[in-house]
Amino acid sequence: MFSKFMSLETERRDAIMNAALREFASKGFDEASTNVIAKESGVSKPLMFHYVNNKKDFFLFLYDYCMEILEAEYFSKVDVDEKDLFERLRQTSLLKMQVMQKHPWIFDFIRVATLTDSEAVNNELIERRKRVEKNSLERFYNDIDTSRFRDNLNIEKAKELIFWAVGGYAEKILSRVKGSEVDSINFDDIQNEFDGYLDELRKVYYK
Amino acid sequence: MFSKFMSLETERRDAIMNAALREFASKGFDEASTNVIAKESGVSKPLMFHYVNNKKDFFLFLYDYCMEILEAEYFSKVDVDEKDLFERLRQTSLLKMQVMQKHPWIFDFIRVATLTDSEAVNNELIERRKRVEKNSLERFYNDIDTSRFRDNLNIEKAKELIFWAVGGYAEKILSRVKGSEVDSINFDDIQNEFDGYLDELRKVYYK
DNA sequence: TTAGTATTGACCTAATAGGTAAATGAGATG
DNA sequence: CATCTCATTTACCTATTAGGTCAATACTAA
Repeated sequence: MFSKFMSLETERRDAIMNAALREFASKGFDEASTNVIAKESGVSKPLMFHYVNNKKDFFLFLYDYCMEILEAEYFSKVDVDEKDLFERLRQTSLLKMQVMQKHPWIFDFIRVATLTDSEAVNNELIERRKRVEKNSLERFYNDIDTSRFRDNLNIEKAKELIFWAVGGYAEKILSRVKGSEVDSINFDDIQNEFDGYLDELRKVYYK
Repeated sequence: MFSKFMSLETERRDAIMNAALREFASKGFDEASTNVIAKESGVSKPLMFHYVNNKKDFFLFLYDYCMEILEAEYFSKVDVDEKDLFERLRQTSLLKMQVMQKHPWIFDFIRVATLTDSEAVNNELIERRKRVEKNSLERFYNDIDTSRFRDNLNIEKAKELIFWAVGGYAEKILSRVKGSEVDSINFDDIQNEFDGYLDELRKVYYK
């Protein structure tokens, strides 16, 4: 169905897809405008529709595309043999940053698509959502070695608090990064800074 | 300017204001629809405009109204003599919950208004924003007694991590609460649960 | 009955939505 | 050079929504 689109030259295809991911990710399906997508990708609207059929199909295509990338570049790369929580967090965060460097809107898009209640796409998303659940982040943090945690801690609560803390840092980074050019971001610095926070967490949660 | 509106019977005025706060809070100034506001408050659009003059003035009026409430029911009630971080967090969170029970959309509205970049209202918001900064949350957490923190911690990082963790819990509660009726929420349970998390934090961050 | 206010149905213009018909442009092939 | 094909755009379609108002109606108090 999207063969025409896929055989388009990479540069233009990426321009269209990125513009679309961004628009959908920031406004959701209903509020996203195909006019904006076309304009942002530097392509006329009729040409865009020549390739993508219609708004809904395009959205679903993007969903599948993102899931494929996430599977290939994120989920499948998590080292499930690493049992230390903080090492695992370090690893998944690093991985996530790498993916976001190449595909800045993937995570936002998937989140929006997962949470949307737009009637237009909800039915088509139901079955697909199950795949996400199966790959859900939670799943990656079940078989964690908690023996090094301080005694007398409520492990479940501790894990939640750690996730929230790490999530808070991630959001801080995102808001710092957003707006600035991708190239101007020093990911090594961020990783170092993040390691600093992980060290603090280790200090307090581990014996 | 809004004297007509303010002398309206309370019930109807509140209906209009709440509908507006909700619409603005969830969509921002530009995307919010006066049609929706009127419909949600059960009042015809011409009548609404009879009271509120126009969209922009209404928005700014709501901003001032929210800031007054926040000042009266939140900022001014923080006990700045409480120097223990976790007690302070407990207190501000409790306070916040109380305000949100009466005015569910205030915090969201102020946040959206503060972060908006809508040209239509940005100029008028510039001076007002300074007042927020003066009352900024950060300001409430500067004079905190950190002597009980574990040795060898980076205090600033620790404080950040604690805020993020608490913020994460707050978000979890919000998403649980949203959608359900205000009356059906047991705020005592939430407070107890929150205390549980605070205890865990105390255990790990305090000697 | 009337004066005055509360309230609304119907309407205005401008913008935007998703989407397309048909014309144009440009390369490749004969 | 002529033609065929595919990429691309101009101009347009209909439907909806935006913010906002006019003029008529309903209601209340005197």
